[in-house]
Amino acid sequence: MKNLIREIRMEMGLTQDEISESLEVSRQTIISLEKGRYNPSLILAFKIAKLFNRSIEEIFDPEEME
Amino acid sequence: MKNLIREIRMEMGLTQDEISESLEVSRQTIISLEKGRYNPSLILAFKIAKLFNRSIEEIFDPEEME
DNA sequence: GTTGAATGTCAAGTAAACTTTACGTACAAT
DNA sequence: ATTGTACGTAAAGTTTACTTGACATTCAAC
Repeated sequence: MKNLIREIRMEMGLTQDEISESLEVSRQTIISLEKGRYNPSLILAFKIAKLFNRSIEEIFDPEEME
Repeated sequence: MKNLIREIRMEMGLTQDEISESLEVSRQTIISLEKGRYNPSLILAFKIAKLFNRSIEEIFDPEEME
């Protein structure tokens, strides 16, 4: 699923490793997420939104969903 | 994860079976969701938000997440 | 030129979301 | 009394999120 994780992360000057620790997931998960390779769980999305101080809707783009 | 799915569904006069079809998931998934038995995927959360015409944050409560 | 930090890939494994089927209960309508 | 609708449980299976570990690449710093 498309998202702005990479952009926001770099804006904040953080590395993949750093946010993987903050979010308590593996760095692989961050890489895959940034590449849009999968659909995170809602809890992970909430954690990311909190870390980035943005709403889920601002970060993730469900694209064509129907 | 806690949520208002049941409340909103009943407010809209829909059955579990009806929304499971709209959301393209099984009725079991709706039952488990309403019971807070798990964490949906972000896509499912987006679909629910769209069906209910509310934001994800209005429907789901991440509770204590840290 | 080599060291270290940051990013990436690949592959195998585990955990959990989600499905399917089968069955139980409650209740309203006939 | 039985039929249909709505809700629930349980158990086994499939799919996919997420982990772990090993290794490759780029680039800036020394």
